[in-house]
Amino acid sequence: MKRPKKTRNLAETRAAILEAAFEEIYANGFHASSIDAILERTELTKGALFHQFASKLDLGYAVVDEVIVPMTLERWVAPLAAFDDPLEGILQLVERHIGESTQARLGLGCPLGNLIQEMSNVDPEFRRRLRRVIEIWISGVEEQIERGRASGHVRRSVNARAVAEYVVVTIEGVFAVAKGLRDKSVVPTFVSSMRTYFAALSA
Amino acid sequence: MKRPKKTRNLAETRAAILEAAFEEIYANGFHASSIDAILERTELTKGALFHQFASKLDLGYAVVDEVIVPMTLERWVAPLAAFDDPLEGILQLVERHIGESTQARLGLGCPLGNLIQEMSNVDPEFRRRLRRVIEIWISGVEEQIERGRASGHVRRSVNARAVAEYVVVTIEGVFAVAKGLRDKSVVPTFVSSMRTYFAALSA
DNA sequence: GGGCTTACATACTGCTCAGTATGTTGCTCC
DNA sequence: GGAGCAACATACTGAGCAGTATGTAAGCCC
Repeated sequence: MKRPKKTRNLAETRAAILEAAFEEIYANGFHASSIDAILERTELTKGALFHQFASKLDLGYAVVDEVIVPMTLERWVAPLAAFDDPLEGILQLVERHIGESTQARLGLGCPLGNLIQEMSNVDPEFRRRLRRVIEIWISGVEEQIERGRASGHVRRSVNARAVAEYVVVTIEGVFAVAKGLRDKSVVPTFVSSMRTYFAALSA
Repeated sequence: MKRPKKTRNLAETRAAILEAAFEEIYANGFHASSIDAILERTELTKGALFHQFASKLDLGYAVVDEVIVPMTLERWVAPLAAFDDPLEGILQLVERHIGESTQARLGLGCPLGNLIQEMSNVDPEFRRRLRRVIEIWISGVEEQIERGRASGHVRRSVNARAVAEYVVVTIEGVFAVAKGLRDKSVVPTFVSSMRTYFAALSA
């Protein structure tokens, strides 16, 4: 019999549940993640979870908004600001976040991509929020490429939005295929092909 | 009370179940596809299904081997033989199978990609078979690009295997993103970017 | 044409899991 | 310091679903 928490803290509890839910969902998908399994990753029980989240779906929405959005920005957008040439930055991020990832983690795929595949057609609200994440990601990359155009690293003739879309598309693709093949060997050749494409965009 | 079939035919029954299972799984994913829902698409019952397939997983394996493999070859590999320039063929297939697809169908994503996302980490045997499909697809594209090299449409310096991997990766990516955005508008810009990349490979 | 096997149909079981009803304890505020 | 509410804990319920046990009819063989 689990003893009630000595110290109560709504925000901390919420964060703990979100963290556990993200890990569980990332590993197993939304449907296969039972509430009980999520709670086993914490020191909490159903009372705590349903006190904060109206339903399992509601928890899922919160994972998208409060975990996946900031994670996406932190991993794939914010670091680009440090590069003079954003295209070079994108290549390095792919190498860092995919190429240097462990086989095990790579086998889990992309947290965003996984949820899109699983939930996009199941629940319209889920789709809305996932769509929003992609938009945020694409827009973030677009801004950086626009900056590269301004600074002269990227050709004036390129359409920043189109390139940003292509970048996100291909990153999701390499996540998906690497997950299916369970083999990182596609990553270096992928980076090399991406470099070929970027060369055609560089000033 | 459903009457037993007047005429029995093991092969036809198997084909009917596989067809129904594919459609259901394509639309809802493997886990969300209940046996009952699959059977509702047919005139059959559980007796017929479990007579042919030992388990739901076994049915899933058969869908991969007997539906998805031939479909992938028929849609993405075989038509390339009709093009003098395989790279041009690939672009046209993307336009045909994705660009000209209905919003509804596009929202369903790629049958192969969907299963990879959902099942790759759940069941090793599923992963083995899905991995095999990707390999078949990549090899098929590789062969065609190799042909393009021989016929002088593709630069001698290109690595056919690497390009084939990149092509499959990006096609899976555009399926995934289009599914998430539920918007075909990414397809034309994607094709355009792909054309830019291919231009760097053409002799 | 009768018997036997196989291709099905049907009713049932047991489990998993989201959600709920209800209980209990820490915290705050006066 | 105790009343009241919020933050949890726990036991239970009902639905959905894979799989099974068993029944029944069609088709082949002799």
